[in-house]
Amino acid sequence: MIDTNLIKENPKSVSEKLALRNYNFNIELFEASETERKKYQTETEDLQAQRKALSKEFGMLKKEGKDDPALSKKIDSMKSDLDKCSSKLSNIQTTLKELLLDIPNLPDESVPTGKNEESNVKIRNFGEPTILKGKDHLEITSMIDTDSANLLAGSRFAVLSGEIAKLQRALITFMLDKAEEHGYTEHYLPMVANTESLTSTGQLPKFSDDLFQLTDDYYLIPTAEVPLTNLYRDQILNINQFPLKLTAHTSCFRSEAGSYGKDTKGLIRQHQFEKVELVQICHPEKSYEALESLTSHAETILKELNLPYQVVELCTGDLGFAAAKTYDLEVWIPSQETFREISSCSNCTDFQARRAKIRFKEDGASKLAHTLNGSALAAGRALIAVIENNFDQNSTIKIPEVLQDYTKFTSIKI
RNA sequence: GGAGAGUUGGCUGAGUGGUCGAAAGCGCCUCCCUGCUAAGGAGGUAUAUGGGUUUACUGUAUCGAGGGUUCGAAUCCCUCACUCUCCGCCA
Repeated sequence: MIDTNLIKENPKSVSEKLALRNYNFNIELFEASETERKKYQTETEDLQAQRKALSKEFGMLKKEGKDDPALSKKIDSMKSDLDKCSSKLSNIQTTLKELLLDIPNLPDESVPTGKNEESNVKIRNFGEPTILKGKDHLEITSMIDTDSANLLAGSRFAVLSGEIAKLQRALITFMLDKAEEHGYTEHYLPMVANTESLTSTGQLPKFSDDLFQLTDDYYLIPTAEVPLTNLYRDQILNINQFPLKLTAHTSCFRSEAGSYGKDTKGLIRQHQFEKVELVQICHPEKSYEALESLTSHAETILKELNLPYQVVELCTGDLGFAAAKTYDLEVWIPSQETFREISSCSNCTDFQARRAKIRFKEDGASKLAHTLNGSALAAGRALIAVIENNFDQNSTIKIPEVLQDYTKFTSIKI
């Protein structure tokens, strides 16, 4: 949620910023609702104050064994006024809340403007793609089996076996160890989240179609960002704890509604995939610094795996709902001869913190913290990248050195 | 799955219809005293949101959540969630 004071103080600038990310903000509707809200809230509170006073009076008289019919009458009419007023108030509050929950975060000043991903800006790159027109991971190994997964569950799932399954496990463990080196505390988390958690991080109510829902209040998590950030929901944190640095490996579940026909082959786009996530919760003045460091933490992993990648800054039109600024890491996929997203590192500023009520105390006042998150990395895509970039186009996948301690083998013979 | 007990401020915990945003203790902050330390004394210390000369001050809401009874609910009733104990089952 964005700060309503910003809207009140400078609605024009807010709506312009939102327009940059293709969000059409209805100022008139907001302002009308807000005026209504204020009117009914003041009125309701006045009536509540009246009720308090009259009830007290009534009680005093009763104690003395007296009755005052005029007073009773007054109370009756006050009550019906109050009922009307407060139900109007709660209606308008609901409308306002819906309005506010629908608005994405404001892009940071530094974010390049643009309508869509074509305006994203390449910041830097690492390594040189050595393999062009390489075989794709399904052609390389039968230890990635989508047919069996289709039998078990359906499309967009995979069964990994043997050395490939081990390689993925090695990748995950390696990533977690790297995160720990960078000061992140490892967590094991529920992979189910409730409505409140998902609302706090911004997946709900707007993007319910992207989630797998189990029952009314249970959803499979689309990313560990949800449980990690929600660990501190409704809390006032000690400023000395900052920055909080958290990591976890979880399975992630996405319905991929609306991506029919996109990336249907292979592991690129799955309903279920493994990911190591980094989350930071920090002081508002430190969050952009933190974004740079978090991004570099994710990059370290690609570097050590010796995978060619590029860092891209998303333009305003391509930003995720909760993000004020985002860097995507894109890894070279030889079979597609293109860079594909393997990590997305975002500063969500106070957007999630406001929804989740993650606060800290400074100078006696309670303030909202800033939250950041980034993948380090998506293991399924990392697996593809390792396989395809290290395949000799004949019979052998070489295991990157840093993984060999984890895999206990140095190559995979096909 | 069965039976029972709970859920109150940063923590412990009192409060069974009004004077309760809530005793007391702990913790924390400020000050005083004591030449260090320990001990002692005085005061302060929830959150959200509104009004205001944006300072002082002040309205309202919040005692797990939602509904109900009542002039009035932390307190009574109903529903739900969660926690704990015992039994059963189980990786």
